[in-house]
Amino acid sequence: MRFSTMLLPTLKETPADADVISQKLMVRAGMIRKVAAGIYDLLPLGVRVIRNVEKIIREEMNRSGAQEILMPTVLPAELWSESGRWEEYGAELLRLKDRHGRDFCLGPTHEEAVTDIVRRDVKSYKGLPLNLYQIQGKFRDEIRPRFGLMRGREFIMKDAYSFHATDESAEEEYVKMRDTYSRIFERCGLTFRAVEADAGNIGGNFSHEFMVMADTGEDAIAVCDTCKYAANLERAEIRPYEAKESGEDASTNEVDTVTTPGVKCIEEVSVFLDVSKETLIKTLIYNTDAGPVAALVRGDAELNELKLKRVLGAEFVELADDKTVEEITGAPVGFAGPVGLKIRIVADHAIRGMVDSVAGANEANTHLLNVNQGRDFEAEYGDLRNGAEGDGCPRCAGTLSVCRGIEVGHIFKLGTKYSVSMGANFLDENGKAQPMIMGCYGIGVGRVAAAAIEQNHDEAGIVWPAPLSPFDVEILPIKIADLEVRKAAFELYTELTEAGLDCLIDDRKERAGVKFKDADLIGIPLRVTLGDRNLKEGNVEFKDRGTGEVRLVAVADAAEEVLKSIRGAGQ
RNA sequence: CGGGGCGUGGCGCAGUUUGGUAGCGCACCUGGUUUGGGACCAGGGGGCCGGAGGUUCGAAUCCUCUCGCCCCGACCA
Repeated sequence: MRFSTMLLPTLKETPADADVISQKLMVRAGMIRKVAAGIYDLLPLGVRVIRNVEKIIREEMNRSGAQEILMPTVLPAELWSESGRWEEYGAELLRLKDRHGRDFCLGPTHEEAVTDIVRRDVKSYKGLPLNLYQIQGKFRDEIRPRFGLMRGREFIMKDAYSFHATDESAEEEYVKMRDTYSRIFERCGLTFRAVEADAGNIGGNFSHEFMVMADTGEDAIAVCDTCKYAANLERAEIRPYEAKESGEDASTNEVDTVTTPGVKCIEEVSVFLDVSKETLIKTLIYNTDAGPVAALVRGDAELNELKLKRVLGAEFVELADDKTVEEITGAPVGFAGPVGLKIRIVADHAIRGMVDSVAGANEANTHLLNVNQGRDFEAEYGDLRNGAEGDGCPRCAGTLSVCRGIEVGHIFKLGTKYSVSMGANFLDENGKAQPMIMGCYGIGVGRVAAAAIEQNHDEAGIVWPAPLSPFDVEILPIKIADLEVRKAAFELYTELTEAGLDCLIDDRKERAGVKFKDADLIGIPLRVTLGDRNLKEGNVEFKDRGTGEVRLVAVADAAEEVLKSIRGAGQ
């Protein structure tokens, strides 16, 4: 491809509305252009990268026996009503009507659509297992699209769905997909980690998220330093606090009240009473579908609402408003404490180990000292708090550390939710009708590209992992007007192209500096520079975009050297 | 949806407080000088100032209403 004829509009300046590196660089490198919030054009360079990701996904999915299909983006409401999601899905589902007033939606995911395919054409256990996938545009009317391709409303996703006669078969497929995903992300040249995710109502160890490690990632991940445990922080289990022997550390101090005028939050209390946050009990009043609840965590910890839900077995929890807090505790917000509360109290494991702690007195401007669980209040215990650096691993004696990641893939066992509601049954060996057991496996294609940039860039621009790079090599003739230079450059270009490489040749009539800057920005791993000086000596210059390493190669050997370095890179 | 901010040539911004009919840098076009890390000079094209309504002799600027976009919180690949 010739740079001069390609739609490759690079920008010197960063667009004002971009807020993550990958988005800035994609816009600057002329890969994408924003059309509306969360909606992007993919320009030629961007498409090349996306196609590379798709190619790897296809190859690995096919290798694992999955079959590619393509379902519609516009789906009829009836399908969604069958599964109940027409009502459940909410505003994220973009609904529309056709000219006859019939209801449709833009598919945000395709469980209903595939289930419909399979229930019509698969009637016997002999047709199972089956894994169908597609790579297709999806639309989710996100509340707040941001970060370019990382969280768009329209995005390209590879979604696969598997159907099974037995649990064992579904679980086998799950494991197979986990391996397939690992191969895919490895081939993309990404540093990633499969982490445990919430398995929801299915239960068991059958939901993993694939996280690309990057400081700018939206998700926090807890990783054990000794075993293989890794989980999304918001769902990470924490090793429960070791229960104290009864009598050990028992307090002999009586509960005491102290006046704390206007001192409300943990920070203020800690300063006012000159005690560490670890000796404070944080009491949060929640409204839940099972009535009001007091949730206790240590002063230095954060309550995790997902965990609270799980411990309570609740569907819905919401921090109570000021009025409710006052009604329940009899004091303004900021002075709640567990002593004397008449509502259900749940506490984080850490509370159990606290002695002579400080808590609100349920009375304005007052706190209690020397509060002890068991003696002064009773609570149910569970894992309630957000994990943090240094917490104990739930699986071994190791310690958890926290890092950030970008979720690029998610796999989980679906069970029979859709097969039951939509009647996707098969006949087993005994001629008995059974609902199929399903699994579901997604990869955000654009997100993979964005994650690759987040992970591989420098001050000057993108540094593509070779497998994703829009071109294999960039040929950069410095003085295109110089006949010798031009001739040598195009000869190399032709030779490499004929050898099957994707080459970009910067044949623009620009000065060297401009071309160099653009080359760095675009990030093709190998650059071959041809200048009149080196050429006089019979040389061209190879530059590695990642390491910055430069070496001279004889013109005559250039093509062969390029092929060697690219094919030798293990691609 | 709640809170904060912004809409002015393709991109980045100034001008708005104190109304007088639009400017800078980059990009683009022409010519010339340059030519190994975003050159310089000269000339040029391009904007009904997000939209609608209002106030006024006169509105980018003041008022009202709208639409869009961005940032901070609850969802997801």
